Amino acid sequence: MAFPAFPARGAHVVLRDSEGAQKVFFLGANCQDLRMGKYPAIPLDTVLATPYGAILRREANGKWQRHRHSSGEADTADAEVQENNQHLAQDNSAQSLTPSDVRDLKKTCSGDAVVEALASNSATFASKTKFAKEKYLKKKAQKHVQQVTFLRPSAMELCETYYKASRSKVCGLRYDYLSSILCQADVRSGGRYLVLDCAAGLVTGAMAQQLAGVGQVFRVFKGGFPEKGFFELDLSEAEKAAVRPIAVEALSSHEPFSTEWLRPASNAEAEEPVAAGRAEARATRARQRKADFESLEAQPVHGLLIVAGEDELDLAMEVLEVCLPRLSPGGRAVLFGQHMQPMAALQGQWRASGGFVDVRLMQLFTREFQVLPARTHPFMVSESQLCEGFILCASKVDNTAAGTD
Amino acid sequence: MTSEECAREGDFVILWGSYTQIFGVVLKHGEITNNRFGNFHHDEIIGRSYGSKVRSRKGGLWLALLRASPEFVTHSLTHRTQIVYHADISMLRCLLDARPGRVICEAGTGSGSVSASLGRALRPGGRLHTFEFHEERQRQAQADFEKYGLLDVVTSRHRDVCNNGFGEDLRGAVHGVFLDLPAPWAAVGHVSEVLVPGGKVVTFSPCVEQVDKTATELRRSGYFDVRMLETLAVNWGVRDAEAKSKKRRLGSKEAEEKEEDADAARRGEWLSYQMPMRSHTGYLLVATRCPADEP
RNA sequence: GGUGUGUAGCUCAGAUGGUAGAGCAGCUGACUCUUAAUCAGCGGGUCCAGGGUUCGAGUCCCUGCUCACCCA
Repeated sequence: MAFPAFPARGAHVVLRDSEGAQKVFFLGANCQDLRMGKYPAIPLDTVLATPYGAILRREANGKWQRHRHSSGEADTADAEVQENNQHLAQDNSAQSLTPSDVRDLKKTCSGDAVVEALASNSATFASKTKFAKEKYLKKKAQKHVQQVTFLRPSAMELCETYYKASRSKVCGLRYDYLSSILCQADVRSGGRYLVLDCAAGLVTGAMAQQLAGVGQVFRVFKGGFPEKGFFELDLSEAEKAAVRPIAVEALSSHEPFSTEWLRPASNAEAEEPVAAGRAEARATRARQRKADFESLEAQPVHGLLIVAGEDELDLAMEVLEVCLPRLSPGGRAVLFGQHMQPMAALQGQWRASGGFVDVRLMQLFTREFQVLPARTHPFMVSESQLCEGFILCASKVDNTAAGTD
Repeated sequence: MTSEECAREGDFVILWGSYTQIFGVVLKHGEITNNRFGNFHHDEIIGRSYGSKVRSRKGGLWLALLRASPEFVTHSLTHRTQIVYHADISMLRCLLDARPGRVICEAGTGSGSVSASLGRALRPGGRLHTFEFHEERQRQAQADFEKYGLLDVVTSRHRDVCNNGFGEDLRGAVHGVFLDLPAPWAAVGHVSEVLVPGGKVVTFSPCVEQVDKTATELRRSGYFDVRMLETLAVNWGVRDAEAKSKKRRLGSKEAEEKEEDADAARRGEWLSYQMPMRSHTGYLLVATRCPADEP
């Protein structure tokens, strides 16, 4: 399967800077060069010649050049530390370079050289412990070395990128939750699903990847829907084609074909050729919508996924109401939300109704660790969200007399 | 696995009774599944649609007839080893970017909890090569994969990957590797033989020391973005606030009326409580293979 | 032949995610209706026995005993 080594024209690439910030870039026809934060622009031809996984570093000559990943050899030496920092002065007097010295150095030297200069002009560096030296160099490098790492636009990288940049745009959906939702809903190739995706289109896109063009994802929407994640995953045409939008109004109406979204295009206005072309496009679109809607209504779906943020609670409830009847018995219902109470109420109602089994309300407690010899521990983040959000999932069962024989 | 609406003879299906009572059975005319919910004749299950409640012949208890999703497989399988559960499985599927078309290696197979999930995620077009160094366990796992109907995507082999690698035929042809081994660091060299540049390796270990050692080995062997993660599932139960409390003390009619008023005020309310949880499973370590033009 | 069950001195523990929770009995106290009743409180737990295994995390397995159920 496609596992390109290099980013290509028309594709996306995720860049991560030395401080860990991430940004997604589209290498479209109009794309000239990439601007990452306050770094100087990276020329497009350099980008296209850099494989995924590689590092580009801005060198003293002002050019962006490949830089090898450090082998970590320094970390592998005997981890015993005898010395300590008992006698280090803690009065801000250790560094002899002034801020303007550092600024000047940065103009003419590589980031590495700046870090080296800072270390050698530090009165305390030489007497620091081995671990403290490593940490010092790492921190200075984060600040002064200008480098970007090339990452593939996978569902995980995109989710982390969006989550770091603006959590609310993906309604607080972390990658572990995203993955868990897909697993809980048993999203698989060949399945048919209904989804409300308020998380930048990432859930829909990730579902399309799992379907690989076989099966259907009906994307329920009201008004419009975000497609960022859907596009930035670089899906194939076949993968994209499995996703069909469905207006919620068509699902909630007793006369769906009279709703705005499904109303057949009127062919009254075909005066000029331009308008005629537009009318034709409109008619095609109307036919497609009708076909999609009929395809959905032909048989119930295997899974219903609702990912909604705090502002979309009403929409989530509306979608749930119109979509649950379209979920096949034996199918999975999975909801993600940021508040516990509405989810707990649903959980209680579902359990009491007899129409569901395996009703579970779940959170994921996930944390990342620093992993270094003799220094492995959870990252200390003062404002972390170790288990933000709730997943409610269940299997629908037939509670009628026919279903219970 | 089955995608039709009705269970047919030969299907591997789930009979769901509760969170801890999940039975995976291959339906066969004339057979009976016995458990604490009663005696379930397959003749009466075959032909029923998924999502039905099937009743035992006597006693009136029911089980829900469900499709064998990987999550249910995990909860229904026979433990020959300790197994990996949903939170870690979904996480590692994400870390490995497991999806149709991808080729992934797993060692060891263990009880097949991860294999069943990965296998399903790679279909169609992909393949899971899973290796187990314990001969009897490999044989049983193979039989399970046949039972689950996964043989079109899962190749199971008896092999010690730490000593003998993943095999010549997989050289440079694998997009991701999952290691669930006591000494994952010992397999890193062989992983490098099969993993494409940019491919990911994920290990699962219960101890920090194992992770430390493996991380060091990975960094030394041309891997970057070495990350260590821990994920735990926190489950919540719910109770009707209106339901009568067992601990109530009814001293007088007055007190009773008071309690009833309190009940009325809580009508329609739900109280959440935390369910017992696994406090530790293991640490996941993930790393990415450096580009081809780096050592 | 197959399946399930087994924890307090005794007996149990939820019709679908409530097995460190109880009831009885016992003990202490209050009270009055005193061969005792009622009320309040207290003490009491490590899971049938043995074996084997999982990664350095069991929702693990086997054998025996017990009782219950299903099949013939």
